[in-house]
Parts: sequence; C-alpha cells; structure tokens
Amino acid sequence: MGDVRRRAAKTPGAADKPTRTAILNAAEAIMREEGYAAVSSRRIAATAGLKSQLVHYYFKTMDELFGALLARVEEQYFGRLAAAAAASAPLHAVWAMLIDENGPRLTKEFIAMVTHRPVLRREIAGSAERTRSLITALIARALNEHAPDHSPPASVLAVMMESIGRLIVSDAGLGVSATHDETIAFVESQLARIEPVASKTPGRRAAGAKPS
Amino acid sequence: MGDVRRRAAKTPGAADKPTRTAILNAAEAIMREEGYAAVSSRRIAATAGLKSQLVHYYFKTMDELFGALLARVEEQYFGRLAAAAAASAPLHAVWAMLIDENGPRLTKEFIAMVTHRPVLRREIAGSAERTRSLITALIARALNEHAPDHSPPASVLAVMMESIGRLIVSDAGLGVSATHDETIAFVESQLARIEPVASKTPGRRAAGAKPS
DNA sequence: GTCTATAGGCCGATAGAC
DNA sequence: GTCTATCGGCCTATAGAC
Repeated sequence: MGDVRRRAAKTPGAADKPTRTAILNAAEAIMREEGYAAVSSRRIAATAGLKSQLVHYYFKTMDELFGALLARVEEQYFGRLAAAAAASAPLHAVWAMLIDENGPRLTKEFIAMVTHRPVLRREIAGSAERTRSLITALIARALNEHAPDHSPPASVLAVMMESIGRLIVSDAGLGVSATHDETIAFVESQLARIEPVASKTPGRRAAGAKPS
Repeated sequence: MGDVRRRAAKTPGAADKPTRTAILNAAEAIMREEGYAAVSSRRIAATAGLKSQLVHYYFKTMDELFGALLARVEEQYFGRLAAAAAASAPLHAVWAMLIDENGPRLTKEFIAMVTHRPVLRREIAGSAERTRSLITALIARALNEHAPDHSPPASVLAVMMESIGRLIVSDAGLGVSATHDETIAFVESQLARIEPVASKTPGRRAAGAKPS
C-alpha cells in the first residue's frame, strides 16, 4: 500500500523524484550565481553529475523546466511569507524577508528572464500581485490597530516596503551600500510605529535604549 | 584642416563612425526588446543589415561592445538627468524620468547582466552611485528651502524615490499596475510639499483645487 | 530511467582577400 | 572598412539501445 500507482500528467515523476529534484537544484544554483542566461541543459547536467539528455527526459523543453523551477521557488517563497505573516510581528518578519538577499535574488532573475522568455510572464505577474496584496493586507491590519496621524494608504506603504527592499538587495548585488543603514533604520522606525515590538526574548529589559 | 588624423586608442573610430553607431543602435534595440541574453553579434548584424564579422571589427569582444553601449547609455542618461536637475522643478522632472519606462528599462537590463557578465559591475555600480548622490543633493536642496515638520534624511528620500520608480517600471513590464495610480499620486503629493509647483503655464488659476 | 549517438542551429572569434 | 570563409564550441532536442 502507499503507492497505488498514481498518474502524473505533465512530466515523468510529478514532483519528488530525486533526479528531478537534483536537476531543479542545479538549475536554481546556476541561476542564482550566474544569472538565467547561464542555465542550460548541459550546465545543469554538469553541475548535477548527469547526462544532459536526462534533463530533456524530465523536462521536454527549457521553458517547461523554468516553469517548474518557478513553481517550486514560488511555493517555498509563499510558505516563508505565510510563516512570517503568522509571526508575532508580521511586518517586521516580512521586512526581514524582503531585505534578505537570497529570497529576491531569484525573483529578480525571473523578472529579468521575462523579457527574454515571455512564456512565464503571466505566472510571474500573478506571483507579484499575490505578494503585493498579502503585504498590503498585513499593513492594513496593523494600521487598523495603531493608526498614526496621517498615513498613506496601505497599498502605497506596501509598494514602498517592497520597492525599498528590492533596491537594497539590488544595490548589494552591485556592491553599493552607502545609505542602506540609514534607510533600513528609517523603515524599521516607521514599522515600529504601526507594529510595536514587545521585546520578545525575556531576561533583558525593554529594547530601544542602548547602554552605549 | 579639421581632421588632423587623430589617433583613437581602443576601437576603430573612437565614437561617431556611422557603422559603429548603427551597431550600438541595433544592440540597444535588441537589449531593450528581448533582454541582454538575446544580444549577439549575429543578431546585431541582422538587425543593422551588416555582416556579423563587422561587429567584431568594431568591438573585439562582446564585453567590449556591452561596455561601449553602457557608456553611451550612461552619457545620454546623465545628460537627461542634468537637464532635469536644471529645470524649474527639478524633483518633479527627475521623478518623471524615473517612472518613464524607457529610461530604466536598459538600466535594469544592465544590472541583470552583471550576474552573467561581471566585467561591467564596477562601472554600473558607479553609475548607480552617481545617480543616487545627484538625486540626494536635489532633495537636500529642496528640503533646505521647504523643510517639512519631521522629514526623513535626504538620502533616505532619494532611495525611496528611486526604488518606487523602479518598482513601478518593473511592474509595468509584467503587466501589473493595480496600485500605481495611488502610489504615484502619493509620491507627487509629497514632492509638492518640498518643491511647490508654481503653476507654470499661465491662463489657469493656481493648481491644486479641482473644480469637480 | 539512464545511457549513447547524433542532428541541426547559433555562438564568438580569427584569417585573409579586396 | 567590408567582404568571404571557416574553426571550434555550446546549445536544444530527438531517436533508439539497454
């Protein structure tokens, strides 16, 4: 029992076949380190220690491979996003995700790839919209509880949060980081106003005052 | 007189040779429409109506070609930026540039290309820093004249302005534009506070009150 | 499922005629 | 400066043996 011969529609081994996973892992690694343009069936095979034809066995075309990789990356990403949203300080958690290099690196790569490989445009656009509305909802909820004097609408704040995060990550990729510290400090000071952080870890007294 | 046989160091015909220009034009067009990965000597030649070997005559390597294109794009970009900075409402003019699709499209492509072609990283980083400090200076000047109650530092505002602009352009490329109108409206309302727009075109009374 | 073999194409780059 | 000719390489993808 357990494996009742289930049928996968699209590709051999719907998801968790180890070789398939190895292929996607290799593709993701190459994409992250050298950009989407460096991802080829041969490079993938070399990285994963396979023959390049196996790549074509699991994914008929490269478009299909990139689609599968995108799906996997999205799934992980929204999983992490959901976890952040469920944390005690959701906005702070989401913000931490946004300025973490590793997350947006692939996102950026996929967005850039759309110009060259238009097939994935709708999927990527949908993903972007989904992220946007999730963050907007989180901000709206926080605003509802701690409304500051006159605040921009939640949707605008969501755009600001996301865009600043992306620029910081993009700059970091270029080796530019001059004004990041004060930008991050500013964003976090604003976040603290609509989502007060109750010093979670016990033992130390309330955060905020540095002993200097 | 006039052409005293001047020597160009790097490539045949330092700058304004028509074929060279045609090559760069073609490269730029392809890059803009299909992404950096679609730019090849053969595609360039086909677009410009040349033989691909001519591309290699003017640019020994593709890296050199992309470097030359970057230099040209930067020159145009900073020219426009300087003009905007000299306008009567510099921040508004710069903002208009930032959310104009055509400018940042190539910038984004070059930034994405860095992952794949690291040679240009320093140059692109320098360009980014130059833009950043120029915008920061404009904002600082405006803040100095019309200081609002409590404003973030100019450098942070510069990051915000640039990042929001980039996200809007990026979204537009994906076909996402749900919250752009209100975002743009918000940014412009903030800009108007630190850089009042004296209704330039005469005939109508002061802007701001809509007859509805 | 993994292999060998191979077709057919675009790529960067060079050599040499004119 | 522009052309023809060409090398060697990497690419996607398919056919077929095991």
